[in-house]
Amino acid sequence: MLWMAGGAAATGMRADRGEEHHGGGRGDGQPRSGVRDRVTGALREALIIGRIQPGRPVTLRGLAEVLGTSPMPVREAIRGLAAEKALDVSESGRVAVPRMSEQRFAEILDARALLEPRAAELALPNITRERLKELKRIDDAIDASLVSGDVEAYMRLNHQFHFAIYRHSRSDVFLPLIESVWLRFGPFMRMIYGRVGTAGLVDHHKTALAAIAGRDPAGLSEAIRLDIREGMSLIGEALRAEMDTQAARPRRRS
Amino acid sequence: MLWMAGGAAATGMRADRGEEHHGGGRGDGQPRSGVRDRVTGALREALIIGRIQPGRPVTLRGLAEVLGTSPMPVREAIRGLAAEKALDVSESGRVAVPRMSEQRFAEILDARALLEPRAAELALPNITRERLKELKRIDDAIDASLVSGDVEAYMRLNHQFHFAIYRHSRSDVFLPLIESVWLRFGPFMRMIYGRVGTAGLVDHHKTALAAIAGRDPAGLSEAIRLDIREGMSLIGEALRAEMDTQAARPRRRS
DNA sequence: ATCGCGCTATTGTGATCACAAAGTACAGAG
DNA sequence: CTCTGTACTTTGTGATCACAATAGCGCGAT
Repeated sequence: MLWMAGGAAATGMRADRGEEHHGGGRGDGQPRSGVRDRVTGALREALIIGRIQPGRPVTLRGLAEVLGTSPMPVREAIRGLAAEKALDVSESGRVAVPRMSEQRFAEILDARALLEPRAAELALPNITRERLKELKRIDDAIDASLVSGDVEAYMRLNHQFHFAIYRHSRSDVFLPLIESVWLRFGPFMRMIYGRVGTAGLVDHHKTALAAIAGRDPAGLSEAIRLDIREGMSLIGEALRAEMDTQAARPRRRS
Repeated sequence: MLWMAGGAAATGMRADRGEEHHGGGRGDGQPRSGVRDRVTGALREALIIGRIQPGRPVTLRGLAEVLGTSPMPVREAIRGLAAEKALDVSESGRVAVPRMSEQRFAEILDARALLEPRAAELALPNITRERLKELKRIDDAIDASLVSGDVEAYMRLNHQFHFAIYRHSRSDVFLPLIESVWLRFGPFMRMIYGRVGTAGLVDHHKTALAAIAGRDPAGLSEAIRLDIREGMSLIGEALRAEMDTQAARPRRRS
């Protein structure tokens, strides 16, 4: 199938299910439950890292085979992601990774700029010195990924950095909303970075870290906001050209 | 089953499926596809109107029977709503309408106050004089529901009013986010209003309408923000008392 | 009367099947 | 070579089944 660039090994996906006949009979030593969650998790990560390209179809049986299950858990996982608009269901029912439009991208960044600074503010009181150290570790790893040009690592680490902050808001309202938005722009961002490279990329993580250390809510909020806007301005120029390319080329199969 | 107060007739739900044997064979004159969407729609409305009480379990087979289908479409519908956090899945897998906590409620209103004013601003340029008239109609109906004390009608009309505005933002980013939040506080709001009544309720719809007529983005934005905060302050006092009640009483069955 | 234990009914889960609709490829005609 | 119509393949959908886990209930002992 090969619908993801990194292959199955990178995500821990494996298709070693050995001909179950029917019913819930197991066979291997895998835990009984959690198949759907495993599928959902794999898809969410693939989307956030941007491992799947926009427009790429996601089929029930295809994914099921890659992950070594029946189409059933995949159906529920896909339905869940589709409800979050992380997957696009065409009128005929076919499922695919959503394509990006200029308007949609602008609105996504708009929503991010509204939600994420607030989440960071809520999180600030809960970020211990210990946690701050981990944030610094992640940010160092980001710098490393930027010099080495490893786009996939950058995507993963950047996500880790932001959510390592937001997570401490302990908000089951803001976190799902923000995650939903990240799921939607992951594949697009990855495509852009893959084209223009991450060389000229400037983030405001250092400013954010300083604000956290100084217990400065407004400063942290502003750093996050700038970080979001920055990502946009870098992409700005490549966006319109990308749109054209995306529209022109019908699609290429695996 | 009777898991919703209004009964099946109010939502157009009916259980008249006549013993299909197996496979996709139809039989009646119903449209082939869309069963899942019908289930999802029914559930979404029930949640937004608040017809289902927080904590009330939502079972696969139960809902399936009420809606006259197999458990399968219900599974997907529930999985979708669960992904939006509109339904709560316990660790054992049981599904129920989420209960509210004080913190969660505050965060929901916080998120609303961030997202909805922006959506209204985006919508403003697209609201024609024709559309404004319809908004006035809805607002009049709201006033009527307030004097008659019809809580369910108020819930439905208030939702209609807000989304009649936001819809014109034509944003497939903001609309889903806002809808997700409404799904979460619908059942709770309904419960509160059912207890304290809608008599002392003050909204800022008139101000919003005036701002729309005057093409005043900042005014509209502020009116929406006030409308949201207002709903909170009214509930504020009843909230803590409600929390206790909710925690004390284990649950009552149908 | 209250607490504890075991049984039973309920409920979600994963698998499989049959079917229809849509997409794709292929072959033949112009 | 291009266009078109047909046959085949792919894909989602709804239904049903077997099973395990769990929640709820009643029965019995103290």
